Amino acid sequence: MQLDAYQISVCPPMSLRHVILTLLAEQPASGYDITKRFDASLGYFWQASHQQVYRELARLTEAGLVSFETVTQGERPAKKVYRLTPQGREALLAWLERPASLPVIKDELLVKMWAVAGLAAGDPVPDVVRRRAEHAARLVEYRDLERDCFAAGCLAGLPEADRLRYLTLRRGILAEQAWLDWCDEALSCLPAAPPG
Amino acid sequence: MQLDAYQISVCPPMSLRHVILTLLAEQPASGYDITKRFDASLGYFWQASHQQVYRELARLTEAGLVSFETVTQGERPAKKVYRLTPQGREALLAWLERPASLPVIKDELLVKMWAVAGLAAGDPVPDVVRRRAEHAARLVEYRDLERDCFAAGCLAGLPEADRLRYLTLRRGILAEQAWLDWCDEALSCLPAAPPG
DNA sequence: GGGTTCATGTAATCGGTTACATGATTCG
DNA sequence: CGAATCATGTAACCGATTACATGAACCC
Repeated sequence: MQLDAYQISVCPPMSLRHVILTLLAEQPASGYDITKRFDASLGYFWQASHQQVYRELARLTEAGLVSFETVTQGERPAKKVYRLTPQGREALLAWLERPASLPVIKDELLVKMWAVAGLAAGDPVPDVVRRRAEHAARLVEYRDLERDCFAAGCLAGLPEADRLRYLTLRRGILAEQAWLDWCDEALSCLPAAPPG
Repeated sequence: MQLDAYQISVCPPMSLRHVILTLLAEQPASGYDITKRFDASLGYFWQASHQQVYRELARLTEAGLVSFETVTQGERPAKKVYRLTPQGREALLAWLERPASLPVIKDELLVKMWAVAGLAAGDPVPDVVRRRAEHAARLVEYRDLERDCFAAGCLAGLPEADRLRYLTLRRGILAEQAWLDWCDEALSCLPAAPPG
């Protein structure tokens, strides 16, 4: 399984492994727990399937960055609870030292608008309407979280850790708001339906 | 080469092939030209390496969605100029009918802020400063394009195709502005450097 | 002479998705 | 009785990145 290459690449570019280490730094968890957290909080800026999670946990274990103990829980199926090893913590700290790369943007909707321009056929409006609804729904969700978890506007009083997590939520809010603004701009200058 | 599966999947999820068809709908081009356009205009919302482009062009040719003629140009190396076939145009139109999927977000910077929160070590500020500079540079670039290519504020007078392309640029501007706003918010509430 | 541009690709590897597989428990 | 939740994985495939490879022309 080419452990050497894996260990070396605990540094370089890609980062599902670092995301998992990050989740384990917060608290020990099973593969199932981690997958669920990808569907919830962290899922707003990183996604991974359970298959990816289990595979990565196996590699991290082999590399000595995490360890697990099997916990039997009476009725429920047994689970493996993973936690950071000291080397895992070191690897995570080393990753923090390196500059974060810019997120890759791949947006089908914008490509489609280009395609409609090139073909002089097709109607982008339904897609924009759909996207507007999706972003509006997310914005509501984030604003609810903001209201329920953080007393708005009193950042200064929070511990560092909470301030950092709050900022990730703020990013979600600003991003969704920017999408809504764009959708409205687009809808206001696209006719209801061109010939096609 | 499992052409059947490929042909069927001209419909389903992923879309490098549709992006390339989109570029060819605008005008015929070589693999090299297409790669360059990924580095320029279209690159703001879709990226692909030259290796990906050449491989996809080979598959699209085999599937009959594009065709090429080899053009020798005296001094320079010969090139293959690709163009849409009627089936290619059909495939692109069919793709336009299907709803666009939401872009996947994977942002290392936000993961890092979560990691700093969990470890109580490390400093996110340098990364935020770096990101702010990158987004500011892009915003300048986009605003220059806006000034040079579109008379600001007179969307109504443009042909449909230009209005659509202008909207993709507007999206870039709104997105970069939102990032700048967030970076400023983050910097204003993070201390210069926590202990770590 | 050395770097950039034009122009094309192959090979190896890694990241991510889809489909398949199992098995118990709890809720409606 | 059927669906959802808890909990773990394997296998096949597709998408994307990195490294390697070639070769001519043009510019400094």
